[in-house]
Amino acid sequence: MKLATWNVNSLAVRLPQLLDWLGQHQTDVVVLQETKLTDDKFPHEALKEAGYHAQWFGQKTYNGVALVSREPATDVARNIFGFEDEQARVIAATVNGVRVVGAYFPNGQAPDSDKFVYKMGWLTALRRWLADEMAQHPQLVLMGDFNIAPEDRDVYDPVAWAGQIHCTPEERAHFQALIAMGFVDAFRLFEQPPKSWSWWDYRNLAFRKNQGLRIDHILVSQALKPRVTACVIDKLPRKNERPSDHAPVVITLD
DNA sequence: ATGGCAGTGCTTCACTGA
Repeated sequence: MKLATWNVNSLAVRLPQLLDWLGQHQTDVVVLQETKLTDDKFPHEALKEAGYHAQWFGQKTYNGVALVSREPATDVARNIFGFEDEQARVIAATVNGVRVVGAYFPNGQAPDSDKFVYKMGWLTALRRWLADEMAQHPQLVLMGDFNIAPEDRDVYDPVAWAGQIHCTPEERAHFQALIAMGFVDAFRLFEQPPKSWSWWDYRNLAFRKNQGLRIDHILVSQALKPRVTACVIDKLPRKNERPSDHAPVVITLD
């Protein structure tokens, strides 16, 4: 079983690339972030023609998430239970017996901003909710755009980024708190090329110079960990014409 | 220190992203 997460930065623009990518791989589940579509505009027909079911949760202009799967998804949940949120950031469902949580974590903008305060509150609420989800569904995978670079080795220039958004001690503490509750960073279960990133700035020829961050992650529960056989970042879509600034991260389960 | 690139939606520039 293959699952993936991809921040597409507008599904309206990236739909052809998504369909191409789904056609090239045997991906069973893909969670999308930054669809930037209201629910009435979600391209479920095109995905259906490609052989995929979809669940979606969007809004105008910003955010928006979706869960695309070969097999039907059940017990669909939107956003964090018990956390009032105007922003569409989370979609969860059960597929083939695996509880899948797809999330677009808040960016945070700057450590001294209101958006950072929102990010901290969102992260606390997420963890509280995930503890319940994990108790109910031991086979749980949390994947998405975390907007957190967990360690200095996940940053192309850790000195320049020290204390900056995605790299603050507060954000990294939240990531470690997820690890402390039993989640495992699937990417680090395997030997990986140094300077592995999932996002590269559109500016400054960052992709060509491989200047990026690893901020898109796949975390698996303890019960799921023995089933993980691979986890990779697929850089190829970042080489497309008009690419997303993020690359997909893919996990393979037995 | 700044902006650089991209997407959206109307304010055809401002906002957000990371």
